[in-house]
Amino acid sequence: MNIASLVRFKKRQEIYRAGEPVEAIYNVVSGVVKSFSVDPDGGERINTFLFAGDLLGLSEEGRYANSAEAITAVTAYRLPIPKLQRHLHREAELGFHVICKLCQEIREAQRHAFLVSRREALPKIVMFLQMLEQLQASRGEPTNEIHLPMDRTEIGEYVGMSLGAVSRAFRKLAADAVIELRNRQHVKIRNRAAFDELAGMPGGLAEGRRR
Amino acid sequence: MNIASLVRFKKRQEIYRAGEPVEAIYNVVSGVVKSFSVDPDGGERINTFLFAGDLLGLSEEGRYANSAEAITAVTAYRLPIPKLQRHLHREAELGFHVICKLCQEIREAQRHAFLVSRREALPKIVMFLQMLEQLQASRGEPTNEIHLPMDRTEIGEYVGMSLGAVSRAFRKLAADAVIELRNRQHVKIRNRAAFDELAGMPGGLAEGRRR
DNA sequence: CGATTTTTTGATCCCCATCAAGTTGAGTGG
DNA sequence: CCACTCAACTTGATGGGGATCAAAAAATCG
Repeated sequence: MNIASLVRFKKRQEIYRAGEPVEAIYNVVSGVVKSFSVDPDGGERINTFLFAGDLLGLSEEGRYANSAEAITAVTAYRLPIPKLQRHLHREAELGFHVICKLCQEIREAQRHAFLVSRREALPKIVMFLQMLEQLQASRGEPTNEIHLPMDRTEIGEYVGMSLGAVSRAFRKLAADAVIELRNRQHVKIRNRAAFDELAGMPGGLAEGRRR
Repeated sequence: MNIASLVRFKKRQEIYRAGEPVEAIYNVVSGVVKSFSVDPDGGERINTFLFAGDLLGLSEEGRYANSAEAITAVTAYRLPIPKLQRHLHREAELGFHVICKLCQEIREAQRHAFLVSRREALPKIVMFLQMLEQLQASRGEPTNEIHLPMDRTEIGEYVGMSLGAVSRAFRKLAADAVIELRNRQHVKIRNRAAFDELAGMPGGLAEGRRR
C-alpha cells in the first residue's frame, strides 16, 4: 500500500458521487464516512457507515454505485485504479484480501437488510447500537460507551425510520433505564439483559409459514 | 471450471446449512435456490434468490453464513474449496472474475435492503417483480411474462411482508389492471406506466431532513 | 447572547401484522 | 377420469405502531 496517497476530507465534504467514473478507491484511516443513495424524491438512504480500515469506492462497471460523504473529518488512503490493477496482477495475495473484504461487506449488507426490515422501533435502534458497539470493539476502542458520530436524521436514514421515531426510541430506552444518554453522541448501556432481549424479536412479522 | 462436478438437488432439498464448514461453492446451472437465515423464533428471512449463473456458498471464516435450499429442481457445478484455491493462485483472471461477482452481490444486497425498508406493500411487490423481470431479461429469457418460481410465503420472507399482505398486494395490482395473474406462477404486466409509477415512492418515510 | 440547527414531544391517521375462516387448486390414488 | 386431500392462497376484522404534520425545547455556534 505504499503507492497510496493520504487525503483529507472535512466534515460534510463529498468524497464521490454516484454515477461518476471510478478513479480511485479509498481506505479509511480515521473518521467516519457514509455511503448513500439519493431517491428520486430527494430523500437519502444510507447504505453503510465506514470506519477506520474500511474499503470504500469498490463498484462495478467503472462507476460508483453510491455517493460518499464525510460525516466527521476524515483521513484516508487514496488508491488510483491503475496502480491498484498493477498490484493485483503482481500479488495474488492482495486479490484474496480484497475478496475477504468484499465477503464482509456482503454480510454487512445482509445484516443491514435485516435491520431495516424490522418494523418495531426499539429493536431497530438496539440492533443499530449493537452494531456500533461491535465495530468499536473490533477496532480496539473502549466499549463501555457507544459513540454516535452521526446525527439522528442519519441514523433514521440508515435504519429506515423517521427522525421522530428515532428520537422517541432513544428516549424510551433511556426512560426504561436500558440505556443512558450521556449526551447526543454518547450512549451507555445500563441494563445489558434488557438491551439484548430487545434485540430479539418479540413481534413484528413472525407469522411464519403454515405447512 | 473443468474441475467442477455437476450435482443435482431435488425441490426443497437442503444444499447447505448456516454454520457448517465451507467445503465447496456452487455455480447454479439451472433451477432456483434460496439463501436464507433462520431467526431465533424459527422464522425464515430470505436473503437472496439465486438463478442460473449465480455463485453460491461464498462466505467468511470458513463457515457458511446462510443456509441454502433448492426451490425448484436444481443442477449446479460444485467446486471444492481446495481446487478453487489452487486455481486462484494460478490464474489471476479468475480472482478478478470472483471480485466482480461479489461486487454484484453487494449491490444486490443493497437493493434488497432498500426493498425491505419500504413500508407500502404495492411498491415492494412491484419492485420485486421488476427485479425478477430484469433477471429474466439478463438471462435472455422471454420477458413478456414474469415467472415466480417461489411461493407467496417465500416472497413474503424475501420482501419482508406477511403472507397475507403479499396476497393482497398481488390481488390489488390485478384488480387495478396493472398486472394480470395468469396463474400462481406467472404474471403479466398490463399497464407498464402504472407499474413503473408504483415502484416510485409516493409516500412512506419521505419526511426528509430538516436543516 | 441571539440565531440556527438538532432534537424532543404531541395528535392524528393509515397501513400492515395478526388471527381466523374460507376458497382454490394441484396432486394422488382409486 | 373423478373424487379426495392437503397445501397454497384468498379474504375479512381488528389492533397497534410508526409516519406524518406541526410546534416547542434544547444545544451548538458565531
